[in-house]
This record gives sequence, C-alpha cells and structure tokens, in this order.
Amino acid sequence: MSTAARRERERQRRRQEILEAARGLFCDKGYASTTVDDIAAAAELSKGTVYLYFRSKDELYASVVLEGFKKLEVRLRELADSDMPVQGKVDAILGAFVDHCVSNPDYFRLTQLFAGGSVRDNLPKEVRDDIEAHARDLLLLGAGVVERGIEEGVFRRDLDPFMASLIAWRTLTGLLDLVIFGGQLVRRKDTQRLMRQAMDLFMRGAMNRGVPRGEREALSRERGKSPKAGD
Amino acid sequence: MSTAARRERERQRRRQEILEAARGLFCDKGYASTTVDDIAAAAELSKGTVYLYFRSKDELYASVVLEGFKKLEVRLRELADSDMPVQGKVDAILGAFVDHCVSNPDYFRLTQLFAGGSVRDNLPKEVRDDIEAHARDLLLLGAGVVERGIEEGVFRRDLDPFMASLIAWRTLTGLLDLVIFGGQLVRRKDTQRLMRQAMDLFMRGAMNRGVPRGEREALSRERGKSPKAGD
DNA sequence: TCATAAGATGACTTTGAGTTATTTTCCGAA
DNA sequence: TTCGGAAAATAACTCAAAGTCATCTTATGA
Repeated sequence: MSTAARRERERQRRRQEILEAARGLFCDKGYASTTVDDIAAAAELSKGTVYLYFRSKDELYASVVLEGFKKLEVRLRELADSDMPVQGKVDAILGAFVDHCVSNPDYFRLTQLFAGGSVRDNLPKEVRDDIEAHARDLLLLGAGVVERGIEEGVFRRDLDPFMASLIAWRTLTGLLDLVIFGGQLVRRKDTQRLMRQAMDLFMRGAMNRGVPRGEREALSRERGKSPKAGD
Repeated sequence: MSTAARRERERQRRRQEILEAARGLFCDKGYASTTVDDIAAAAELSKGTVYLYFRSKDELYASVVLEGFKKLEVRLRELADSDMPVQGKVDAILGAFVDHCVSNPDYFRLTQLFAGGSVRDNLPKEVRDDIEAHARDLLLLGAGVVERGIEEGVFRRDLDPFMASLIAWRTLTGLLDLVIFGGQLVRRKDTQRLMRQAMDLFMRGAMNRGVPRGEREALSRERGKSPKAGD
C-alpha cells in the first residue's frame, strides 16, 4: 500500500508550487508589497491552504531564500572540486558568485533583505538554523580552498581560512548590494571594475609576498585573466 | 515680533523629542515591533501629532538613521583632518568606524536594516537623497585619505580612491553585521581578530609593494600598532 | 456504501499604519 | 478684555493585510 508515499509526494509538490508562486511574486513586487493572498491566488489556492504548508509569510520567504542558496551551493562546489590551480580557483569561485548575484538581481535583493532584516527575528528557530547551516557550508567550502592555498604557499600562513572566506563573502555581497539596489553612489557600468578591484585587493592582501616554494607558475599563469562575471 | 521665530524653535524641539522617543524604541524593540502609537505614547503625544511632523513611519525611521550618520561623520572628519601619517590615519579611521558600530549595536542594527531594505523604497525621494548625500560625504572623506596615500607612494597608483573607500566600508559593515546580529557563524569573542584581519587584508592589498619614494618611515612606524576598537 | 481523516476553504479576528473631523491653544487686533 | 482665526493637537475612524478557525469537500480503506 504505497498510498501514503504518494500522498507525501503530492504534498511536497504542492509545497513546491506555493514556493514557486511566492518566488515569482517576491522577485517581481518585492517582499513587502506581496500579500499572502497574492501568493495564494498565484498558486490557485486559498490563503488558508498556504498556511497549511508554511507557518508564516516570513517562513515562506525564508524558504524561498534557502532554495536559491542551495542552487548556488551546487555551482560553487563544482568549481571547488575541480582541479584548477588554487589561485585560479579562487578567482573562478568569486567570479561565479558575483555572476550569480548579478544575473539574478531580484533574487539577490531578497537574500539581502533577509540577511539584514527584521524578518530573521520572527522566524522559527528551526528554519533559521537551516539557513545558517547552509551559509556555513558555503563558507567552509571557501575556507577549504584557502587552506589549500596556504598549504601550497600561495596564501599567507597567518591567514585564518574561515575568516578569509567570511571577509571575501561579505565584501562582495556588500558591494553588489550597493550596485544592484542602485543608489546613486555607484554607476551601473562601473560594476565590473569595482568587483574586479575588490577581488584584486583581496587576492593581493591574502597572497604571500615572495611567492616562495617554487609554486609561482600558478601565480603568473592566472595573472590578468578576467574572471567571467556577466554585466 | 519674534513670535514666529520662537514658534519655529518650538516646532523643531518637538520634532527632536519625537525623534528621541523613536530612536529609543527602535533600538529597544526593533523597527517592526515598534508601532507609531508606541512612539506617540513615549513622546507623550497622540499618533496624529506624530504624523504632523513626519510623513510616515519610514520617514521617521530614516531620520533616526540620518541623525546617527551625522554624529559618525563628525568623529571621522576629525581624524581625517588630523596630521597623522597616512597609514596610521587609515587605521585610525577604520578603527573608529568599527568602534562606533560595536559600541552602538542597536543603532548599527537600525542602519543596516535601512541599508538592506524594503524601507528605502517607500521613502520620499527628498529624504532618500539626503541620506545618500551623507553617505557620499563619508566616502569622499575616505577617498581623500586614500588619494593622499597614493600621492605619498604608500598606496598603489592603480587604486581608485573612491572605490577603495567603498570596498573598505562595505567590508567592515558586512562583517560587523554578521557579528552583531549574532548568527552562530562568528563567535562574539572573535570580533576583534576578525576585524583586525579584515583591515590588515585591506591594507596589504592596497599598499605598494616596494614602498618606494623614500617614504618608508610612515610604514614601519605604524606597523603593529593596534587601533583602538573597544570590544 | 459509509465512516473517517486529510485537505481545502473563505469568512472572521486582530493589529497597526495612515486620515480626518473636531477640539484646544495661542496670538494679535479691536 | 475679548474675540476671530490660525496653528497645533487629538482620538475616533478607515483600510489593508497577516493569521485563525469553523465548516465543507474529497479521497481512502473497510
């Protein structure tokens, strides 16, 4: 009797449908201007039903953010697991991250709103922990690469890999936020240059001065190669 | 007949009283959980009166943020105008910024909420521009110092001063946000080390390698000096 | 065919932002 | 001193939207 299993599958699918509808509306109209009734209508359900699947608007929203996190994680893990030389790998990962954010600006907006926000507080602990766990995963991924770089002598020994990862992450999100939210502080067309400069600053700050231990090929090979980051 | 002038003064004072009440409550209970009725009660006024002085809760909130911006600006400008050697000056400014945020965490919270948020959108253009102008001032202040550093040969020539300023700013706020909002990603006691590492990374990334042009005294003099940044 | 439980509904409650008709306070002139 | 009117303040109101719940519908297994 696999009825129960099918039931569960259908339940998950419905949940997913609501999530999709919510994502679309959130991206389209922003968090505040999207009502739960809107979402229900978009998913062709009544409001009450939405609340059968998500405990609150905030939880629904958090789930949307989480969804995107997971996609990004897949993309970055691929790069991290590839066998490029360390320095190129760092470039590639940072570049991919920037690219991801720039090509999904609405989505990025949502994530940032979550990160800096009132939403986080009124969230079931379980959901918040879930998100935090995924953030940690991404950071550990970065930390791993940095650690590898230290072992190979590319990066300074006194760098804390996890902290370095944190710093890079927050720097990029901070800047992207600025660009994408589009205050008049940065012109859109300077995006490329700004992000490049930030990544460059990070690399120079993190790298060993003398490039010791005969591993300089990685360094010179990648110098000047532009990381992809579609404008 | 100076009645009109006095009227205006009293009006401004009342405005200030409301602002004070709002700041207290916002810091205390956060933006979302503070109602306009709360604010009115705290200022010993009725809600309607609050709306005589501020067009919306958001505008009121933005004004609170702006207020703090101005205070910070005073503090940083003092440092920027002092005659330390450039490198020490940068350390001091960054340190003071960090200090300011760490010692007013609730306040910092508010600022971040504004920066990353839904609030900004529903804001009278005039208010938004005002805030942005002040942000720009702070950035130009930073850019000025960097520019000076470039002239003196301390910083790399290919650094864009304004961008460097942007990068430093966003890096620090991003990290502070993380620490102060207190996810489990960073332990509170690591704050010092994290911020130090971030500033260090920035300095190393921005500095000239060879320290040319006979201005090395500034460099060695300041090396290892811990910037103040009360925990 | 029927009993039951899971799923879905929409009318209802509640909360809080913003409005407005009304009242109070203040001031200058008659 | 009093009166008219303008500025300031009030609180009762509207309105929108989140969240709840009593009720209905549908599927399932006996």
